[in-house]
Amino acid sequence: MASTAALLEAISSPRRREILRLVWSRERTAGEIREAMPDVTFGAVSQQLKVLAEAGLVVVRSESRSRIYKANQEAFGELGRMLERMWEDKLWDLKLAAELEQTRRGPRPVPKKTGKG
Amino acid sequence: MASTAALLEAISSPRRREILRLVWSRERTAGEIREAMPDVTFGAVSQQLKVLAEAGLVVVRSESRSRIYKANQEAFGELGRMLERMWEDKLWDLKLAAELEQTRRGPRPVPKKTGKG
DNA sequence: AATATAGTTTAGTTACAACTAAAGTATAAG
DNA sequence: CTTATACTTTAGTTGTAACTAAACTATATT
Repeated sequence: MASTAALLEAISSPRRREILRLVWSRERTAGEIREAMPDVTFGAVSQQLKVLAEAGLVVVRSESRSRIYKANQEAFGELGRMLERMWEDKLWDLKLAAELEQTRRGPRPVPKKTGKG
Repeated sequence: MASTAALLEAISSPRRREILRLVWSRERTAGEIREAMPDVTFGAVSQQLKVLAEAGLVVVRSESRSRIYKANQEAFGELGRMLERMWEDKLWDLKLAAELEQTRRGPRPVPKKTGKG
């Protein structure tokens, strides 16, 4: 198990918690994870995945061109159950969205043009 | 109990965890808390106490010129027990010191002159 | 009223996390 | 070998948390 402090640091970020939820009970490719958060670039997602991987909170494997991520539930100890309960909350999505908005850093992504040209 | 997310945010800071440990099982004045962390100014401590108080994680009362703080243990739910276990760790002090060094912001305090002038 | 003590608040500084854009890497397929 | 897909990494930007120094508030003491 990771040190409690390292764990607390890693899960203090709403963005990383969002990723953790996605890969908590099943594997997902980096691309699938990115699709679930269209407000950030692929690079941003990849960087947070790296943080989580280096903290030992997710495991990765390669398959063909894909990188497949999965939470390392055992690393979370009891905090895992806390997070699960948090995610069961019906208002979770709303709360997360508010947090992401509040803790956002760096420039906003340039909106992609959708046709019209 | 505070929202899990607010809780996670509050305890993600090593400095705030240090404060919480001090006021976890007994009351302490702001001055006593400050004495326990001579590497920062009184203002810095006061500001973090305010953050914790606004998150509902500590309670304050005034007595004479002192402001007396105490952790609101009930607000922590199961996380409280996690923190307690972390603090029981014999290496806790060392680990915390390393974290404080790593997450430090702002200018360093100007060392007080000790005589010699 | 003046001074001391105990703390809070405000204004300004700094380091860094979280981002973007673009370049780079790896695998697959024509 | 070239092009496409699926990422990761690097270089640069921005917002803000954590600080300092100093001004301020409140209570107690002389």
